[in-house]
Amino acid sequence: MSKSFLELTPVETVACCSPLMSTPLSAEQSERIAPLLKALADPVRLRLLSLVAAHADREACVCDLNNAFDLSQPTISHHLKVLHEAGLLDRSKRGTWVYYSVRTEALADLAALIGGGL
Amino acid sequence: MSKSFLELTPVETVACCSPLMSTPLSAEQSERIAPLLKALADPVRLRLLSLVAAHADREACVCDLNNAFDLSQPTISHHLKVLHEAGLLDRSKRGTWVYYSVRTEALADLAALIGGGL
DNA sequence: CAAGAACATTGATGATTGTCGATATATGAG
DNA sequence: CTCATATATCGACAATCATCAATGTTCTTG
Repeated sequence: MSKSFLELTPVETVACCSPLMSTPLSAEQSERIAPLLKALADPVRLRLLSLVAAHADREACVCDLNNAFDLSQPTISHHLKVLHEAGLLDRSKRGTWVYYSVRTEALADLAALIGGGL
Repeated sequence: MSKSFLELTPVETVACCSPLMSTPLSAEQSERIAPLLKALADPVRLRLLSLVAAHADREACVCDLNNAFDLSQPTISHHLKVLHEAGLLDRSKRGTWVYYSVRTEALADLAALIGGGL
């Protein structure tokens, strides 16, 4: 049984939408998809994502990511949280360390939404 | 002769970047690409874009777009300006009317950036 | 248990943003 | 020239956001 529309996460909404260029989005669809793009629409988060993606197994420890920026540790932690809550990064704790990994299907769906139907 | 990096528009930057998942973005690349995503990362603008894309010839008159939203005319005008300045919409004036059209290559490049390298 | 390391949470602050009403500009009609 | 219509700009305000310092939490190690 499929979930009702109101229960869909942004990522699920993206996955089920036809591409931007085929059919106009409903107001509700737009409201659900925008947060996903918003999560990506920050220079720090964009680079965080690409840094994680570039690591082996597309997963990286926070300790590595902190050093790549001239920003405080809480700030990086905040941005990672945003990416995680948007469904773009997965989180797994191993000992004292926390590893974030890229949810590739989410990115693929987003790309299909934007670029599909051209 | 190619432009120096500093002169590139966000759209040009996107067009020349390898996908997110292949090579980590530099801080400068991220700073240039983020505004493009930011332009897209609003429910109203996302739907505006899809409405324009859904019209014949992928172009629409502002007068049509205004009615699709429960927002004031200046607000729609503002959002269209943001999309235009980001390079996602083209603008052409015909008589009293203004038509916006989708810059498909910009969207294609953006999709390639996000979804490429999977 | 104590100390330190890795990461998250909280609270505050300045900057950015979405929205509106009022107003300006430009075009076409009479 | 005058009036109406289509769109843009301006100025203001409330809400959201990125950032930081301080603090909390959870491990691991001695």
